[in-house]
Amino acid sequence: MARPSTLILTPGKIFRAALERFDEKQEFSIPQLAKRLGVSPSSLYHHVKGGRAEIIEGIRALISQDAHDRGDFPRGEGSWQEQTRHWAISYRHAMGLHPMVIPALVGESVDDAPTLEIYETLAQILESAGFPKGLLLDALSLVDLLVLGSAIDAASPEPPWEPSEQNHPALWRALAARENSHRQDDAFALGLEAVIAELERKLNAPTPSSNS
Amino acid sequence: MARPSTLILTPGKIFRAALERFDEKQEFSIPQLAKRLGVSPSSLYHHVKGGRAEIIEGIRALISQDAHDRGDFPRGEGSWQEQTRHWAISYRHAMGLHPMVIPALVGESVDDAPTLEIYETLAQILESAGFPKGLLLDALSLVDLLVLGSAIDAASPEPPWEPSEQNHPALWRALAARENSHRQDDAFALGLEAVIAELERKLNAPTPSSNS
DNA sequence: CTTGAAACCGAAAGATATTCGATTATTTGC
DNA sequence: GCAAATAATCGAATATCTTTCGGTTTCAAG
Repeated sequence: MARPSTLILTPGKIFRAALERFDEKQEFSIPQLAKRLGVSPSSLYHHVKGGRAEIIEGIRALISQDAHDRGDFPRGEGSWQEQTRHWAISYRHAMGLHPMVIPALVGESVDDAPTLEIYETLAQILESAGFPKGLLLDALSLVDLLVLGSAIDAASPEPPWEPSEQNHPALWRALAARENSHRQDDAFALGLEAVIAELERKLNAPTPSSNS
Repeated sequence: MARPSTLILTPGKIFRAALERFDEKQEFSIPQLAKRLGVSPSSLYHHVKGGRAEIIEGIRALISQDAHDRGDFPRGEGSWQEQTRHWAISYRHAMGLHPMVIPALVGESVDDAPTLEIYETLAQILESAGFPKGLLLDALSLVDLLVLGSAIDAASPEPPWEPSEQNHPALWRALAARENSHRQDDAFALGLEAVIAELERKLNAPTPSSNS
């Protein structure tokens, strides 16, 4: 086959299929993606010149775009605390829809527009709240870190630790007391309240001097 | 060559070399590990039957073991707040010594003894502090999540976002105000205080009822 | 109608993880 | 001290994967 009459591929279709494959098979390779699209592996490189890396990047953008389309991240009307809480919950939810993708995203810097838009929203929330220059990026990083950490927690097997009763009794008891429950969600919720309360404290502190 | 007179490989040497290769080249493959060890790739499978996955697991154990050998995680004498703080700082430090390994560890459950020992220590600290059954695992998960999130943050390129000044002005300002500084460390420190303060609050709350 | 660009394919190069049988060195048991 | 089992290495082979390149056909523009 050569150039077909009705074209098959677009970058969007490739990213979407890659995301679906990740969700279903929890892994991702070019040949298997090509098979799903009914296409030869080499064809993908005509639409996605950056190869595998660009596809991963595209998946991240797609997840962020889907969150926007779903109506998440509306620059709301409440207090900065409520907005920040809503932001964190929305972002974590968006990641949680595709848990197996998260390990592939780790360690790559963000420069796709939809995801940057999400962080821009948080930056605006915190800026409007009056966070001083020296604190703003720390606060943003902290909220981000919380979401990423809990998203990775959610992408891990449950439970993430496999202690033996004899060698690690305290850890074993902690797990036994809480089986089949919402450990991941509750830890995130706890962390979110912790972070917001601490930011509140810093914002209202008499000396919000930047550290370092 | 067949069986040599002086043996070359042990699991320990393999794990150590794998960790060193990760630190230096920021990536890891069996053939390149074999080359570093002066050995054929297939030889590794006689000592590490689980292949690549077991090597990764071994690296995690090695990082935890090194932390122990360094004298971190001494079940200290201070308040649970001080001990928890110390624990988190030690664990993050241990991970921070090998940032490029972290993405490879993500999403795998922990069942090597040295790492479980580290979590056992935290479980004991929180148990001694009097955290009720329903809260203990949440608290432990939260501290873990904070460390993991900030370790991944530290393993990411700096800065982790690449906004443009026109399209993402607030994010851009936040980054510009804080260039060449200790963003990662400060965000972690902030988060650690946030978490400890929140745990303190929960522990002293009149109704520490377990949720769900 | 000619020319050129675009979209697909197949083949091939170079890497990867893993398995297996063959070879040789040590160790164990008698 | 010798035979048999075990152990550690290798090379070859399989089945992947990512990526590049040249060839072929379709469409569009002049």
